[in-house]
Amino acid sequence: MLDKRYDPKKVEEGKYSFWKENDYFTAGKDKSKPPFSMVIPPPNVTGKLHLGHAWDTTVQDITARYKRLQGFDVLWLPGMDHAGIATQAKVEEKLRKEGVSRYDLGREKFLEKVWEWKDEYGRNIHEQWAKMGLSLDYTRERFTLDEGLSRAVKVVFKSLYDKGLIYRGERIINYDPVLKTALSNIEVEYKDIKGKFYYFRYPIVGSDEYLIVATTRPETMFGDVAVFVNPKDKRYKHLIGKKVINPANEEPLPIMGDEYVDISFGTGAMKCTPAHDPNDFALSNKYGLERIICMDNEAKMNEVAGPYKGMDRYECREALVKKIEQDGRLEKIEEIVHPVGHSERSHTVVEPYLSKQWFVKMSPLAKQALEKSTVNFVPARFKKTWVQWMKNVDDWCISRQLWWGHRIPAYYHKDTGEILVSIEPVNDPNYIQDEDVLDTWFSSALWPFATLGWPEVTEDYKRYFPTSLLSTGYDIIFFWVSRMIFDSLEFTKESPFKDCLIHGLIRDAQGRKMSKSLGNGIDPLDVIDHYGVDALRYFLTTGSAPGQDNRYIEEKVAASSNYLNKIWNSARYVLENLGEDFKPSEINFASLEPVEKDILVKLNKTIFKVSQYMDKYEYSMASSYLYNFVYDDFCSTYLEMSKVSLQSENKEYAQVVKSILYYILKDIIIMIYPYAPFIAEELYQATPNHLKSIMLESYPKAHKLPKCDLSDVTTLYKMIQDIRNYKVTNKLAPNYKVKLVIETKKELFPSFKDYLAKFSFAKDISVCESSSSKGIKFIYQDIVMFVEDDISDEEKEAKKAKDIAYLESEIKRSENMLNNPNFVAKAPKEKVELERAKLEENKRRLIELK
RNA sequence: GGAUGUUUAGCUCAGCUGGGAGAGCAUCUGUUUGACGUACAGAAGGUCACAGGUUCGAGCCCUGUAGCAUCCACCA
Repeated sequence: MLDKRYDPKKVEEGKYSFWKENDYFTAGKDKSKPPFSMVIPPPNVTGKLHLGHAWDTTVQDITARYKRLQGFDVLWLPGMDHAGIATQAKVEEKLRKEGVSRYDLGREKFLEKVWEWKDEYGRNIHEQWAKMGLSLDYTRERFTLDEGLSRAVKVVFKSLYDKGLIYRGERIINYDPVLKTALSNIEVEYKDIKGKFYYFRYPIVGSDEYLIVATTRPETMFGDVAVFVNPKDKRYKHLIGKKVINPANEEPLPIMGDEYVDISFGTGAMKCTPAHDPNDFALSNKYGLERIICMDNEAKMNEVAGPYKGMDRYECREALVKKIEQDGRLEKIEEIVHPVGHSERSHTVVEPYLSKQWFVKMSPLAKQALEKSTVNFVPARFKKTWVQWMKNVDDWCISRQLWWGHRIPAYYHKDTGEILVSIEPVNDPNYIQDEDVLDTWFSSALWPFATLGWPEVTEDYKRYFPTSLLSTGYDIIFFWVSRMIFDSLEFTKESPFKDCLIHGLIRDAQGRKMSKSLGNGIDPLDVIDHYGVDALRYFLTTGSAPGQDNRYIEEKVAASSNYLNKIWNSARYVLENLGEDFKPSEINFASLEPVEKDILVKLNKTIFKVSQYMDKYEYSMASSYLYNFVYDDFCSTYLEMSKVSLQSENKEYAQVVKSILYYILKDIIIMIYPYAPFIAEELYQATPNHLKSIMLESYPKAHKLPKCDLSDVTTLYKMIQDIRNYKVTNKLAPNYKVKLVIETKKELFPSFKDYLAKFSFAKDISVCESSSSKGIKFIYQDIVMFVEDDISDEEKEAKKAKDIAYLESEIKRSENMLNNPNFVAKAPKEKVELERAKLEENKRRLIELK
């Protein structure tokens, strides 16, 4: 027998290993089933999983578990990402605390340390997956640095290189001086920062005048090669061709004209620093200007900065401004707020920096992706986000000055510098391999096909690729989704997944992003500890609309837990009543009493709706239909009704009711199972006639049921509610014994009176065609009920007046609609008929009431 | 500057193809029924941001306005 209380800890214990040991997560065991495949977005091996992961993976697990019960051969492939920058940074930080740098260790030793880290954190992630109950096929687990993926990366690199889609070039890149590596454009976050706008006087050569030039980054002045003005600018037009003196180093700079300069911004005169600014770099290309780098790879000033050599960029800025001020060339300093690029990883200010890097040429790949992608985004609007980005994408900087990652398979000839790109290691001592590794996303972009064996055409690849669904948050559409799409189209000629389900981000109760600096992060394990994983899963995947963000609100997790407790207890009631040797019998729908028919019709409708939304991945909508059925139709209504029939004299019918309870309970358990697999398995195994695991069950199907008139059941429920309501508003005790007189010409179904008696606490119920009762009158379809009690006449009058007012307003509403010829002519016939029927009914009621 | 979302009960949010506004929590009454007090029975609470339009009919569709949020691009 089940415990009186639902105890998540007890319920969850041992279930995951039970499933795993029985191999229920392993795909491909029955190839007669249609395949359904997903790959997990591989989490970084850097650390713990947060609520965002919990959300994302629960969505996938719900899908996997639902599809299995629907008869699919489900593959959900797990794996992790080496996360180059993030992991290396963490390991370096750890070493720094021990007083060691990666250079002390050397490349090989350092990588050993990182692998140790990977093993440790990989174990953590496995534990968390198990806690979350994810039905992952561990026999197919992959890692972005494993042999197969490494080979795939090299094959892709070489192929793109051979096609001219990968090139090495000198460009302005975003440089992270803390992590000492280049970044791609999307790894830079722009934040509005308070800064200073320095206005300096540049003496004009051969004149006593100044040209005032403003900058936010004075330290880059050592890399200046010109000052630009707009040729249309009347103030400065005459100066083009002359020279000014750079106040930083007294070097003469030509004044040049270009329409790029915004006349209205700053002073209209702009310094040009090609090696430290992408726009200036473009100008230098146009005019063949020199590119002077004035910083080293830690953003310290180099020899170009003369006396400032060795200073940090900000130190230099301060010193230089002071010097220029002393020289009398500081015009003014303006406080401004301007966007400044920060490294997504180290959060330091990114330095635009000229250097030689590897790039993926994006336009041909983007064009192909836009033309050929068949990915169906859910919700559809995210396709626009993707298209927009894809249309404007820059070339992708893929080289990183790190050690942890896929080393670039390019080799340079010692003497000639000739580049050799090779999948196999080059043993010729004349060639030296590139020191850099590839951007992490370069390998994750291959995830859906490389994990299935590509470039080999394996059995798995044939069976499971393209994958059926990819689920992820909208924040990584650019980083990952778009790159999987263009790489997949380039290398497999197919889109990597049929559907791409995009969900929002999890936020704190105030709607803020969860972050370390705010300290508002919630550890999923803490939540699980309090409420159980099923409640967490239910909370995460319900109550929010597709693609919207979701706030973490503890009360909602508690509410989810209460709901599961409700299911638990309804199961307890049903199971207690079934008894020891219960065997479900076939249900003959036609022979059932109306109350039983009614609940089966409602169940059927619920199954239909729930499946319909499950199929669309709308787990929130699906759950709300189930919730309403469980609470209102099943627990609050039918369970209560069943108490009458189970205790009645009619033992034969009581058996039928038991079977019905059994079937409904089973369907509820199976429908809640994808959301809350632990409690579902526990309850399932407590039901009679069960299989070894709920994972072997099939999902309930909606049936075609014969049409039947259940209006008397509806009336019965309304009567009960009206009587209860009436007692409360008249301050009668809930168990106050009323006397009921029912007028009807219909024959009520046999147990009608029994049900009514039980729930109204009536001491007497009489049924007749007409009566002279003075009780309070309630009018239903074809039935009138009088409630007799000791209430004063005034109160009765008040109730009557209220009812009349309501009916009159309803009649007026209907009449307005029906008197509108347009409504009658244009609205659907059923709608008009319905309205007409309501009007007639209400008119009749009004007459009876008066 | 461009794009996307959002504005519904005190709070957090649902609301499917347009057909009498819903949930959870909070509030107020009252508890009795051999599943459940993590509960039950009830109640109260809404000009669906605003202004137009389409329609017989708009929370939902269209146009505009305002607030909030996010993303992209950016000015030295």
